[in-house]
Parts: sequence; structure tokens; C-alpha cells
Amino acid sequence: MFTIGQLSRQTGVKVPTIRYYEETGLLPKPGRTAGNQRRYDGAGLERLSFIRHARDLGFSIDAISGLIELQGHPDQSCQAANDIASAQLVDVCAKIKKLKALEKELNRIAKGCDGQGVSENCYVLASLSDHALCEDNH
Amino acid sequence: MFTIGQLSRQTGVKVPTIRYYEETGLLPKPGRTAGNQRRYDGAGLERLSFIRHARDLGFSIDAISGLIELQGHPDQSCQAANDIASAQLVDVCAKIKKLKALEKELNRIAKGCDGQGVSENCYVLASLSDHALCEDNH
DNA sequence: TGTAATGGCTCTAGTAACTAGAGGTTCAAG
DNA sequence: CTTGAACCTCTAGTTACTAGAGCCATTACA
Repeated sequence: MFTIGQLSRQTGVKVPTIRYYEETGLLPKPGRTAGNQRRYDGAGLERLSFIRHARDLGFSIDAISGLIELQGHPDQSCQAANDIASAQLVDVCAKIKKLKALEKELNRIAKGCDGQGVSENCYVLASLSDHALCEDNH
Repeated sequence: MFTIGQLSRQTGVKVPTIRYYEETGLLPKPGRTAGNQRRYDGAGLERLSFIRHARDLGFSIDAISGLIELQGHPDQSCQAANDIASAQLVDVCAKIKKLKALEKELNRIAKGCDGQGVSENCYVLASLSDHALCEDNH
């Protein structure tokens, strides 16, 4: 049996966040001591690790709820779980693409100005003002 | 003179968002008609375009406030603006790196299961449960 | 057994950056 | 001069937490 603090240390999820997950139904309500403190067992630890991992991978709480529900219905769960993971992958790829474009433009902007001298005509500010200077159409 | 709707169409910023920017002080309060409707001029359009562009590049509202303030103090503004842009660049690079790791793992997870057959032992769910299977330590 | 430190409890409110909706007013076109 | 689109303010909701107040439980040590 673990206290909420021990669970927190083992999973890397902060204590208030664990309580928040319980509140939203993502974590089942654990047992309590006579003094009303939460006590978790191995299953609780596993569940929280699963959530932590999925959050790390960028799954939304909603998506995680979906995945957890699937675990209760082994029939068809594989296809559905795959769909959720694939959607997540598409999302991540799109984000990478967008960020790379930003990286390119920021590089261009940051390089244009040496941080010295030209005080009245800062290239950073000019670039941000004038969208037409952009190489990428974002 | 533009109405808030025209400004919205020209910049791609939604009407409630424009009002929100005004509320938070990011946009100056524009003039009003006798009937209390906002009317914007060219300067308002420029300012909003600047904000839109910087938001697109992932700058926080806070950072944008900083940049806007710099525009009022041409002395030293270039160095400071450069610092803000560089910080933004570091941020973007870090995000890209993290997302690439996620992409790799999601690819691995999504490929492991063909969405058919193996219903009781879904690879997606197993992967998410067992952090030890990960190739990357995230 | 007493006490102090640490950790736990609930509840409210705050964060970023908007978005949605209710209920009412103004503007511009025909 | 009427109609319908666009405008107004205000409140509340979103996501995924985080922070703080004020109080209670547990545990280690003397």
C-alpha cells in the first residue's frame, strides 16, 4: 500500500495532479485509511503509470479515457486502440512540420540582427511587423 | 476605418479574440462610434497583424507585450528583441526534439499491431502500460 | 505517552489563451 | 423605415493543471 506521496514519487506525477485525475474519473477512487487518507495498491500504481506514459506521448486526457475504456472490452479493442494511436501520430507529425517552419523563420530573424548598433531599425521587430518578409506562408 | 469584423477578416483573428486582446491591454482601445461600436484605423490593423504573426510563431502573449513595449524605446530595443526571439528559437528546437522522439515511439507502437486478430493482447495498450518497452527514455 | 515534523485532507481560485452563449443594440442596404 | 447582419457587454466554459489557506493524520523520536 502506498500513500499519495509515494505514488507521486514513483510515477513522477505531482500529488495535486493525482487528485485531479481522480476527480475527473481518470483514476478510480482508492481506499482510505480510518483517517481519510488515500491508500493505493499495485493496480493504482500501474494505472497511473499508464496515464503518465500516455500523457508524455501527448495523448489528451480524453484519448486516455478512451484507451482505458478499451482495456475493459478486449473484443475489438486492438483496432480502436490502433486508431487512437494513429490519430496521435498524425497530430505529432503535423506539429513537427509546423515547428520546423517556425524554426527556419526564427533562425532567419535572429540572425538578421547582430544585437548591436542599428537601434532604430530592428530586424526582429520589422520581420514580425511585415509578414511579407516571411519565406514560408504560415 | 474598419469595423471589428473587417479587421477580423483581414487579419484572420477572430472577433472575440480581438476583444480579448484589447481587454488584456495587448491592443490599444480603439475609437468608438456614437453607437459604441469599435472603429479601427491603419495603425490598429498593423498592430493586430504584428500580434497575429508573433502568435503564429509561438510567442506568448507576455513575450509579445515585451516586444511591443520595445517598439516604444528604440534605444537598446534591438538587443532585447533579439534575446526574445532567440529564447523563442531555443524553445521551438526543444519542442521539435521532443516531438521527434514521440513520433518514433508512436510509429513503433502503431506498427506493432495490425488492427486485426490479436484482440486480447493489444500491442498499443501493452506498450502504453509498460514503459520498459520504450526505446527512448522519456 | 507527548510532541514535532512531515505529509495528507478539502476547498477555492488562478493560469493561458481563448471560445461560446445569452440577451440586447446599432448599422447599412433596399 | 424596416430587416437582418453585425455589433455590444457579460458570464461562464475549455484543458490540464497549479497554488494557497486552513485544518487533520501519521510517524519518528524522546
